Amino acid sequence: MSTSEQLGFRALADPTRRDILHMLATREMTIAQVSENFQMTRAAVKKHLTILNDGGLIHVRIDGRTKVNSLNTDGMKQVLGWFDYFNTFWDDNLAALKADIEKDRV
Amino acid sequence: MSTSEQLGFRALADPTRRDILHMLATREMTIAQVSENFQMTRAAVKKHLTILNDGGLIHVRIDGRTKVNSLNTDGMKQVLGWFDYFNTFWDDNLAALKADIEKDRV
DNA sequence: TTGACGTGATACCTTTTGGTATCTTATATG
DNA sequence: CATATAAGATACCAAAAGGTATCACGTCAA
Repeated sequence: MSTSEQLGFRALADPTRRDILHMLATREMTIAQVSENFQMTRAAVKKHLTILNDGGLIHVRIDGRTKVNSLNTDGMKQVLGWFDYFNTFWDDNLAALKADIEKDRV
Repeated sequence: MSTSEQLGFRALADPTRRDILHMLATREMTIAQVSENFQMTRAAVKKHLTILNDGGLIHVRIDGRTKVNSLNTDGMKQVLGWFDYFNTFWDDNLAALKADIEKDRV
C-alpha cells in the first residue's frame, strides 16, 4: 500500500520541518533565510528542505544562484487526504474540521 | 507553540502504524489480533502500539488479560489541528467558508 | 493449584536519521 | 578576470528507530 503521502508523513515527523512549513506559509524563503531562524548549520537545514521537497510539501524555484522555497499546498492536501479514510467512521465534527482545513473540496 | 501534536506526527511517520490506525477505524482489536495482520513479531507490533498510544492516537482498554486497542479520535483531531495554522494563508475566502460551515453545516 | 495463554520488559542488533565539517560548483559583481 | 557569495555533495559521527529473541508477569480455565 505504498501511497503518495508516504514521504509526506515522514517529512512531517520532524519538528524542525514543521516549523519550516509554518515559516513558508507566510512567505517564500531562500535556504539562507530559512537557516537564519535555526541554530543548526545551513547544511542541516538543506537536508530538511530536501526531505520536505521529497515529500512534495514544498516547491523550489531557481532564481540565479539562489533557490527560493515555497509551500506546496497540493502536497499538504495529499497528506490530509490520508485522513479521508476515517470520515466514514468518525462523527460530523471531524468532517467539518477537515473541510475547514482544506480550502476546497478534492 | 503547541507541541501536543509532537508525538502524534512521529507516530504517523511509520506506514505500519498508519495501517494499524486504519484497521482500528473499523473495530477495536487486541495486540494479538493486530499482529495477525503483519509479518513482524508481536513484540514489534507492541512497540508500534506503544508509540501510537504515546502519540495519543489510540486508546487502550484493559479486559482481563487482554488489552483492547481502539482509535482515539481526539488525538487524531489534535494532529489535524496543526494544519489549521495554514488556513489564514491558503485562502482569503476561507473566513466566509468557515462561517458557512459553522452556521449551515455545509 | 497447575498450567496455558495474553501481554510486558529487557537486551541486543542493524539501519535510518539528524547533525557537523569540509570541499566543490555556480553565479553575481568589482 | 578575480573574488566573494549561495548552494550542492560528500564523509563522518552519535542517537534514534525498527526489528528479533528471550524471559517474566498476570489472568483464565481445568
